[in-house]
Amino acid sequence: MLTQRRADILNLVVDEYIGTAAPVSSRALVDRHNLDVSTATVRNELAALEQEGYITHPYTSAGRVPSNTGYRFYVEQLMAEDPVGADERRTIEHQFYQAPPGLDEWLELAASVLAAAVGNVAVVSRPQRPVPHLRQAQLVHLRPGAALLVAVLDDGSVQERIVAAPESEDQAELLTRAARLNDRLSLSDAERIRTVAPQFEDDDDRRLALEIADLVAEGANAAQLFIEGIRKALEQPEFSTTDRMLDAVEHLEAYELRGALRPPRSPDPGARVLIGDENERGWLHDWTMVISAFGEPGGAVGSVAVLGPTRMHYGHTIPRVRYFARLMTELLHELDG
Amino acid sequence: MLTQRRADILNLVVDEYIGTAAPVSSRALVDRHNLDVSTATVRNELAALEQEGYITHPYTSAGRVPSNTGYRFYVEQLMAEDPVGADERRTIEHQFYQAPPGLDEWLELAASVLAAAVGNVAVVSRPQRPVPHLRQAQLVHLRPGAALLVAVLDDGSVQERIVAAPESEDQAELLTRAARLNDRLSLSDAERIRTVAPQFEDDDDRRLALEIADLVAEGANAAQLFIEGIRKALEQPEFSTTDRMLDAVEHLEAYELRGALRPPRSPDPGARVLIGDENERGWLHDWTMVISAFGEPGGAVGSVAVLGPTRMHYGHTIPRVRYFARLMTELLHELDG
DNA sequence: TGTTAGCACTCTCCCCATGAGAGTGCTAAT
DNA sequence: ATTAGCACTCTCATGGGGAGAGTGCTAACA
Repeated sequence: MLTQRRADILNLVVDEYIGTAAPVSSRALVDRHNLDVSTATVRNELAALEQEGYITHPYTSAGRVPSNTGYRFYVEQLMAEDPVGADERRTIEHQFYQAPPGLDEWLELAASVLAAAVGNVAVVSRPQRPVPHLRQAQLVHLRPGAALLVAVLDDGSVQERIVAAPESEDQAELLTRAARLNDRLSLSDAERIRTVAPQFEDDDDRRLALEIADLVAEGANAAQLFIEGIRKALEQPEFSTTDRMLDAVEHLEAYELRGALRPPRSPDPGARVLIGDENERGWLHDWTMVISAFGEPGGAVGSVAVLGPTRMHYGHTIPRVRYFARLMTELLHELDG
Repeated sequence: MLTQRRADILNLVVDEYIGTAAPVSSRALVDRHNLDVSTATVRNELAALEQEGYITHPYTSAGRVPSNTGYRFYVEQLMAEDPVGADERRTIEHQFYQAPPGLDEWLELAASVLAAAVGNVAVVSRPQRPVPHLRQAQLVHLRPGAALLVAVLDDGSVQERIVAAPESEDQAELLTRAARLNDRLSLSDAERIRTVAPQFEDDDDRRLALEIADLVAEGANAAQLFIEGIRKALEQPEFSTTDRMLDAVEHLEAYELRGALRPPRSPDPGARVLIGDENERGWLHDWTMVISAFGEPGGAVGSVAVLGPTRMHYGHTIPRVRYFARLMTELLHELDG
């Protein structure tokens, strides 16, 4: 366990490093926070903290830099949170009530406002149910023999696909067919649809039911992501060389992020913080991810996350991620009436 | 007008510069293309070409670099095209028949294969009609008083929105209502819908018709874009400093590119080449855009484009953009039966 | 025993001089 | 018109200092 003074000093080191991105010296600590001990004493404490693994040295005579262990301790024990003030809240919420209402619009706005608030990459995922069910299917006549199959799922997402349809049927007949399918399949998940489909008498109904099952299953995989703030994040000194920047650009794409976000089962009152290699993905080892979930427990659930270098304004970021998750839950509620 | 020899030399300068990204010296030209004149003669010709504005000098004693005028002349008169060979064609087309069929899948695949083929950013837009018409609308019951309105347009795109619905109506009643709306509105464009809506007797029908008109109008604006190859493009020496890279990253987003692509009226057998400031957008002044359109004349039309530094393998890129546009036209045809 | 002053030592980083090399432009000869 | 020759220019890589920042250690001190 750390002595009080050591903890205090660690706190200052992390704060200072987060602010300046430069290794922190004993002098800087004493001067800028008018400690009533000498730099030599601070140096002794720093050596001890290094011994215990909370900070490191880039080289012999540079200042100290927090290690991942240091950040972890900081986040759990030391950090002073910078809560979202009433004014800030008002400004943000105002933007949502100004914006055209609609889930996608709000999700995108959330990503963009959050990114601006924390100066890092913000990612918001469209809420999904772990196992989506069909709400309604529709067949739109395209030409003889082909139709557009549109499936609306119970998390509000819409999936579509062009399918073969009986040559002879016109739109009216397709409507009847769709009605018949809806009667039997509505509110089922993909698995159930696949089970009941073989029992249908009509060949085409059977085939279409399986297509519908595919669409429902697809709905479970590809959560739409809204990603904002890449530019701002890349301006940070961590990405000052082109190869680091290239690496970042390569990974900050929906395809990669979807894997890193992995949908939580239920909304989360807090925010998880994954520092450096606490994250499984290799490319995130220099990153920190702050992530929280929103939505109805047992209903559709989405994620709000911030990605940035491990040197991140934790005290600022964490409350904001939490706040946005809560805000999105409320907005979702509002959409659901 | 350029003498033959000058044109030849300009051709070599551009080829060389495209290949090496380094200013081209008289020596390099003579040695690597065994010209039967001396470097001094070449230097005289280079001076003349510079005089006429086709090439420049970064500084007194560096080699020559093509100007935008030089590139333009090269593209129009000099460039040797590197046609898409039968093998390459086969390999590419194979990938499309391997992939799960579907417009979006194919568009994405096209962007990604094209990007790989030219080593630059490829952008493919989802085809749209200049003025989309409603094919069919659907109302999906969400809860008393609210429904999801889904509109399928005649370019195959699907737009959705949550709307207010009469409190008392269940799904069956909404179906009747949707059928009634479809009877009257199907195959109309947004403007026509807005004209006929006020004549409806039923209040809710009137309101919903206007919502449908909105959806149809939205369909005309936001063409979905598939963007690939950013990472590869950024590896080029043009982006070797972080600020250039940042600028590029900032602009290579769907929002910005949509503006730059501006949908063409009809498909285009060739490919337009916009070099540097031939493009209106300021941020594209160091870029070249090769763009072609695909789809049915009078039908839905999309774009295939490649974006890269003005120093681009024109002879390689242009035929490939043309080829992909043609290929997408064919695939679209296939989807349409 | 904890704290502090003092100092040697280490490592980085910036600056600058330097020289090689690449390439041009010009002149005079062919 | 072409070419050889050469002076001149500009870049770029290299390496040597030197300043500066900061530590670690030792010895003195409260």
